[in-house]
Amino acid sequence: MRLSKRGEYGLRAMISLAEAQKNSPTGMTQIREIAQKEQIPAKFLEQILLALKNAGLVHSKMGIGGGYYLAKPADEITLGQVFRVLDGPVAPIRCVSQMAYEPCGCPDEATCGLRMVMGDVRNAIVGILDNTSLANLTRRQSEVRKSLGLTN
Amino acid sequence: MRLSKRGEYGLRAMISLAEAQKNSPTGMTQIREIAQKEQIPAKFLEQILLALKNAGLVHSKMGIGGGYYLAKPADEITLGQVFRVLDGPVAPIRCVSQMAYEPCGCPDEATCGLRMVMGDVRNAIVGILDNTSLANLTRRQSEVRKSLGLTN
DNA sequence: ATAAATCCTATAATATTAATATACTTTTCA
DNA sequence: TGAAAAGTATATTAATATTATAGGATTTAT
Repeated sequence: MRLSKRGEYGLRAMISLAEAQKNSPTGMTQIREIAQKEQIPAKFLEQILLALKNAGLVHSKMGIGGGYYLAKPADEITLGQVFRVLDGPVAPIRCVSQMAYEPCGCPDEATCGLRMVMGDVRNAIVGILDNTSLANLTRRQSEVRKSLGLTN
Repeated sequence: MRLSKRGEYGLRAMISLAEAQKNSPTGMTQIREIAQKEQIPAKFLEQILLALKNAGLVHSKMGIGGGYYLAKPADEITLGQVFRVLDGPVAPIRCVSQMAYEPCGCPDEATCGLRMVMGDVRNAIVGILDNTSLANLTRRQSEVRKSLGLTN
């Protein structure tokens, strides 16, 4: 049940872009900045952002003064969307995946206990990831910072 | 967020042993039987059951007439226990793991949004896996079979 | 004693992950 | 107009994890 580095880096980068969006109109940020701030290998992050761009979650601008920015307001991008682009289906086992269903080997899916529980697990995860937007998350971060008396 | 084959096979085998426990006092079953019934490579299953045995979840008897059986009643073994033996920590990221905590690279864990959500995900998964016993599962299977009018 | 079963370790084959490398294209601004 | 800044795109490598197979050692009932 693990989030890959690819997924982790991508989510951190998206959160970072969401924070940037609060401060400037588009929130355009360069790979290098994010890589440095989040301690991510720049070349690896490059691939990740490219994938997110091809999935339509971020836009980019080339050349001097360019960079990446969210394709939509932060409250319209969910963690589930980002996760799926980078780490694939959320379901712990294919036979309960909505996105990428495949039969498993069990004699009868309808009566398979393992499938029932894994379906519950899938629903629980999806319920969180698809109902948490980047905006929800940055707000939550701010609240905790505030409650801890931090200034930034 | 994936269940490995190892984990899948192990869980299926444990469910199978739980069913067997309903029919005979110990429910002793041979690797070969389970492998055949569940379509699992026998030699792979052997390793898996050995791991479960070393973790104290099943007992075994060597020699003719031997086999495996649950170390405890099916309602005292949770899916979470089995999962952790075979697939390791449940947490999607180490920094929210109770079993195997490790710091991630973020500047401040207390205010890290990613960590907060992944903590929620972890709790949701743990809530299911640690509160579902093998007995819960076999009962649920039976109920569905009954409601479908199946005899076995 | 022997056949049937688990025990135990090694290793092969494959797949995935993480990262790096290289070359190219587009844009901007001096 | 051309050099530098930035993203685009793909290939390659290195490390690790997964899945599975092989083969002998040990135990036990008959």
